[in-house]
Amino acid sequence: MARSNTLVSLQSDRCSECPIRHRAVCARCESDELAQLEEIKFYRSFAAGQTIVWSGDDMDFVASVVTGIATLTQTMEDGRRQMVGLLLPSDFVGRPGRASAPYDVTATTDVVMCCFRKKAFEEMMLSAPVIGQRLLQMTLDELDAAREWMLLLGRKTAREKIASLLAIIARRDASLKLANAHGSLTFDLPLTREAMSEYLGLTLETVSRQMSALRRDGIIVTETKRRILIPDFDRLLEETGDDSDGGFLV
Amino acid sequence: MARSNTLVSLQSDRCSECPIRHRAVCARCESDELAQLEEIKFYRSFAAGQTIVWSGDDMDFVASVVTGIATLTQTMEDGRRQMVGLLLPSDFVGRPGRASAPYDVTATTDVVMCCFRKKAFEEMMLSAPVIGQRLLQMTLDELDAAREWMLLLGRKTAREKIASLLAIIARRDASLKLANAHGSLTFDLPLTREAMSEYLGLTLETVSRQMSALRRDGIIVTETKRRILIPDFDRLLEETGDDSDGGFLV
DNA sequence: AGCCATGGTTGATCTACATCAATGCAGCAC
DNA sequence: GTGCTGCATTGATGTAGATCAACCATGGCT
Repeated sequence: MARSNTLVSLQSDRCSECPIRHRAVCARCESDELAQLEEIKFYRSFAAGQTIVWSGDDMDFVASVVTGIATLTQTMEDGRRQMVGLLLPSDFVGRPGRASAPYDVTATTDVVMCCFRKKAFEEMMLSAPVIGQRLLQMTLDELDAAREWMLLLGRKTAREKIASLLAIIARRDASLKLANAHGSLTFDLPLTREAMSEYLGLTLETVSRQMSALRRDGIIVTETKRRILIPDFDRLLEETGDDSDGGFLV
Repeated sequence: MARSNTLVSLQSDRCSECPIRHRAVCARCESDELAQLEEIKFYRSFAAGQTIVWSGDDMDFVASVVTGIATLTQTMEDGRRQMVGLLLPSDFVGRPGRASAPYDVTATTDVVMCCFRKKAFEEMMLSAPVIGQRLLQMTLDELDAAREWMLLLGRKTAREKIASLLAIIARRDASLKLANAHGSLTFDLPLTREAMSEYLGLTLETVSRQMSALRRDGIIVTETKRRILIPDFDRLLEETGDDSDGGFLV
């Protein structure tokens, strides 16, 4: 969730030494106050394609993604769908103080989540204010990401949208692997063309066409349909429409 | 910021008895712990059109809108602009723990804000956890609003976008006046066509055309260009594309 | 009053993306 | 091997909204 211009600073607020990965909910990473969280956590697994929570359902837990990819999606009555959240490992989902989720939470790949019963988590927040403080920071980061996403949806061209999404995923992926984002890098695209289109507010055909166009122009190389090589990350960034210093991280 | 299905519940988490209007930062409204906030607050006024903070500048205060309308806007290098926040009276702006704003904050009308030096506010958050808790709720509400906005930007038609924006403003306006939102109501549109287009990810021409179309279809009546009468709020809601139970509040 | 500035409307035309439709291609069951 | 089934690509055509451009309305100023 961290907004940052370098991979290093992104990395710095994640914990890679434990399954939960995020310091806000990881007892091994931070103060003793968080040790109590360790005692009430539990893990849940979901198969690819499985819906974790339906829009409107009660969500009686909060959770952190350990492995895999999940999405938050809103659906209109006539079936139009817009993704509004992309959860990668270490991302948090759930809202203390709110009963039901206003959108579907779906596992895009096989997913393992580290969960806490909401009630227990809320009590913990009261007794250990550091958890709430950390959660506020994470929520503010997510709000920044959502606003960057709004710029993408409202004003970017299809090509810019695709380039932006690839840059986001490449960056997140690279940060987990501590790779160097300047220069070439390779990653697995964890989304189908359809999921990409729901992220970007496009149709899947347009996504496919623009992917082909970026391939023709040498911005990306598709080792397989899902495995992408970026020969020159800076060239990709030029296609995003963002000013050079940044872009966002979901 | 509150997400709710009725005007009453929206109203319930605002305070209309004091200039700050929002209980999170209003000493007269809630626990004694907040009384200390009263001592460090100060007011600032901005003229219509004035930029309150430039993107990238240091923002050394947090604030609550008392009267008037302000906007958060992101700008791309080539000048494309997308509004990412609309601040109506009682809305909060600023981020404890973050130095600079990533977007322009602009006064759309004359604005009065109730401000707190960021440093002092942060110290207060540490000593009075209730402030942080309240802020977390507000931020989560804003995140919900941002996600609803993403659906609008990514998937709604121009007509649906306009209807949605009018419904949002009408609802917010009605909630301040305790009016009945079912039936007819009148309000002042606090945005120019251009500002509306920046909110909706459209051009101002398209905004103008769709406003005319809604007028032709009897969904709205324009008493003047800026004063709107909604003869039947439910009919307007049908045009938004949202399912009947809601819509969002910025 | 006349003039100008600002914001708003409307028309003609263009184009990026959506839509409809066919084809490709990998993995898997049999 | 054959024939699925689920993604992905590519082509032909349609259209919502952008763009370019003219004109209108209101209000403030001299």
